[in-house]
Amino acid sequence: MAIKALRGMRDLLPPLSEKYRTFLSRASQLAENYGFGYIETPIVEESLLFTRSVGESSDIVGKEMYEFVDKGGHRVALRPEGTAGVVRAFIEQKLDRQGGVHRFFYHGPMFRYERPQRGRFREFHQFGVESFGEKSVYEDASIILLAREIVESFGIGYTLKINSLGCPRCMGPYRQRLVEFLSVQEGLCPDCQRRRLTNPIRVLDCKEESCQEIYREAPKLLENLCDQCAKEFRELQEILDTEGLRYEVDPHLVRGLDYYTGSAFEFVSGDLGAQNAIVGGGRYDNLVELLGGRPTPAVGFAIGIERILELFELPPRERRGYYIGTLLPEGLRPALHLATQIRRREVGHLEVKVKSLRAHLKGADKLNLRYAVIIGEDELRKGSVWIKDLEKKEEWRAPLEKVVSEL
RNA sequence: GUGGGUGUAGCUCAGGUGGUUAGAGCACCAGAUUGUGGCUCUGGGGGUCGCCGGUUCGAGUCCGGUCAUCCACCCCA
Repeated sequence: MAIKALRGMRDLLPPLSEKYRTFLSRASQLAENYGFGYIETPIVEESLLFTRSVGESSDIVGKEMYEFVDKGGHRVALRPEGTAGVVRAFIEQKLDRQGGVHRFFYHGPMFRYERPQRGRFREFHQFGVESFGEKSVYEDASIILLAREIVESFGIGYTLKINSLGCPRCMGPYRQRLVEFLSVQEGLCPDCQRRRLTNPIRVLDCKEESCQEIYREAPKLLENLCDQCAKEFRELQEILDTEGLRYEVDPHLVRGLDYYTGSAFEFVSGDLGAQNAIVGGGRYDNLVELLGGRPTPAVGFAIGIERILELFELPPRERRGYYIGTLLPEGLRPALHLATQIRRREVGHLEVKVKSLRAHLKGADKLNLRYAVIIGEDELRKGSVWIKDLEKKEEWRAPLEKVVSEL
């Protein structure tokens, strides 16, 4: 039995790899326009980093981490998400003490040991941004606008959902009230009975009709925000309004990771099946402190690259480059020499099999190359080549040395 | 972790009720009067029928197991 890639892990090769790189370069460019600098952090980190930041209770840490003990006896894990590592680096580089605003973008593989399905893999890739040190809700808005810019630049349709998760001042008491409410309810579905203990906020998201019936009476987070949080959430909406960004306030939008506070948002697509989130993000003002840094407000998002790649097509590639071939064995040396020179500046496909002109043209056409440069008997004798523009259907002859100089 | 669907050529798939050398389309390679591409035509290469076991004179086809994959739940990017 041949060795295959592990379950939920895929190879990336053309033509998909081309799409992948196109996405990355455009997203990176936009992030740079917004003042973000590229950061790379290790794929493997101490397990503790993720259990602390993502949260013990989350599925990601509870059962989805690729975790092992390395040869030095350290408990390490493949990163299940990108934020924790960036925050760790931010603190380790003492940027929290330096003050000011620091903005980073990153991309790379993430790992979660889950059952694969459409849009969900064990190794997947994210493009993310993180902004540190800016408390203003205008930063939240800027980040949402950056995500919008990226998504729209590929012509992708989406729905933006936003919510506020409040701050410790309002979330703590709210959670308390919700737990009290839940503790006296009868007839919750098994899932909700479990969530009631592990992650009470999540019950509001339950798809069971009977549960939703019950939750109609439950205390609402948005009605329990403190004045500050309520004001900021209102302001965020006003900013999005002025920027012409349509959104839905979704009180059930609860980001899955424990570290979120304040505004939360998600871009979802209707064309992806069950895993429909393409961008997820929000504010996490407590995380830096939680991981041992100076208290620093922060906000960011992550884009699921595999998911977003499903939602757009690249325009067809235009014809370009040179095909170099020969009709007789003696032509191979000059053909190789010519190809080598062309390749310094342009795409040059050298066909090393001697074949008929017809076959060469077929090959050049199939490879979507613009010019066929052929060395036949006459050309070999005269030190020239025969060139055909496959697009304009024009053909001519040129001295060997002039081909390159006229590129 | 739970449920359902699917595993036959590189890809998409045909192969009633078991029965000779397992097929098609696409892709690939070669050719269609001598040095002219996309269309068309002809030919060619390529298959442990996922794997293991069972039933049977005989299994791609029936049964069991196993693995893989897809979709959904859960959760999330």
